[in-house]
Amino acid sequence: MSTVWIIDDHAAFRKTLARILEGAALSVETRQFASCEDALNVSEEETAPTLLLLDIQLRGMSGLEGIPLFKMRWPGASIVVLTVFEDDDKLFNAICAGANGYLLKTQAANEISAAAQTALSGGVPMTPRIAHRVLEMFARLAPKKKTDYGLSPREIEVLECVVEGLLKKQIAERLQLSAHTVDAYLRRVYEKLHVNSRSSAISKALKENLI
Amino acid sequence: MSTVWIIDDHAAFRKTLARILEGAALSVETRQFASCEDALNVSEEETAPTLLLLDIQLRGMSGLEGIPLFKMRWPGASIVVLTVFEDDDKLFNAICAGANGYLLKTQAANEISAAAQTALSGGVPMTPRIAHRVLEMFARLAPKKKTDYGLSPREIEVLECVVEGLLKKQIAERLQLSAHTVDAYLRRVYEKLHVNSRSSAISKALKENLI
DNA sequence: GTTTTTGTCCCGCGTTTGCGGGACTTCGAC
DNA sequence: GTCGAAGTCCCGCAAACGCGGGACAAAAAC
Repeated sequence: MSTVWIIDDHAAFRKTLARILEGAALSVETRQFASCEDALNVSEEETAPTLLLLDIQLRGMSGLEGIPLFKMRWPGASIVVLTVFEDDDKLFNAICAGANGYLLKTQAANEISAAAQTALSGGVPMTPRIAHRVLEMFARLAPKKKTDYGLSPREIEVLECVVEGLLKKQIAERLQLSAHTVDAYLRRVYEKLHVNSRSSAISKALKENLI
Repeated sequence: MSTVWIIDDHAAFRKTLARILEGAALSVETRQFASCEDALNVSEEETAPTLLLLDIQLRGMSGLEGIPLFKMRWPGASIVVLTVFEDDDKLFNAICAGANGYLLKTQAANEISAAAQTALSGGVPMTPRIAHRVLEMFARLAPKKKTDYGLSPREIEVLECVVEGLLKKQIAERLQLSAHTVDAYLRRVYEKLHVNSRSSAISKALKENLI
């Protein structure tokens, strides 16, 4: 027996969805809420939800803000986000917050119902477009293709120290060198990175994660 | 008409999969290769693949290494990775390299065939488990819960300039301020970030992406 | 209606930096 | 067997920096 909670401020939408869900599956019980606050206010004795269908455009607490709270209160529940807007930022935040699926409200109610079934059986409902977006974001997020500036090992060591915010003296101490030597390395690092200040070097090093 | 290339060093597996694919769909043509090198060696005149089913455990160039090359040569092709191992690292790298799907060879051949259809119709075939993994990784990778150091908007502007590697004078010029003012802001930024040098401030700003 | 925060500006001191030089070894490459 | 790159060390100077002070107005918070 699964308990599906529908959290959406549009009453008609909730009702339609609930009817279809209960009609489609044998053992699904639905509950409807107009806001995150309402859903979070149920008493401790109530049966925990198996799946939350959560709109993100809500009065009061947004669905996005609600996700962590739901996760905390019912760790076992799947959370599928419903939205009319297909924008990258919301998608991104929803996933980071721990959503298990992301659907568009523009889909037909029976498609949404089918997606809910998917979620209940352990799947991750997403439209193909959205799945593509996620993969793209992922690929964009993690491309650690570091440009090679031909830094020598020692130069990299010095650069690491610089990134930590150490002074020349401190670097010299840590690497057991004279401050003059550190200075010499630093100059060559700057030359190789095509910068002329510590600040720019640090930015470059961190942005292109050379360290 | 879709052209599906199967790149796998296990001949029997290729054959089975090809038979099932051609049997299942009306307009699918398959080609088989035992290695990335073979597939990349086809002449320019040949019809481009629509979908690549790519094993990652291969002799010579691994599937993972091959992905960017295939992407470059046939940008329109979807690439679905096939593997026996379900390890996070491979999955991660495959997606970062631009794979459009990730399947396990332990699945039945007709399941793989169905997944191929999904890919051909623009979907992103993944087993539920793997989809879950991806979402988890995503959530873990991007926790941009930025600590709030209570920087004022102006202080952030100055910090941004610093991160770009500008000198006090240059910052003053860009923000239409006096160098003294910039100095004052910087000091407060240092104080709020609990650092005492430009370098440390930049590191902190970039690592905790406050900018 | 006073206090706090934010934004703006100024002085001066001592330290650190960036960079112009130069010099000596070691080690692998041509 | 010389040549160059990498690693080590040194001098000195001008510029930039961090920081100690302090000042004043406007806006937001109390």
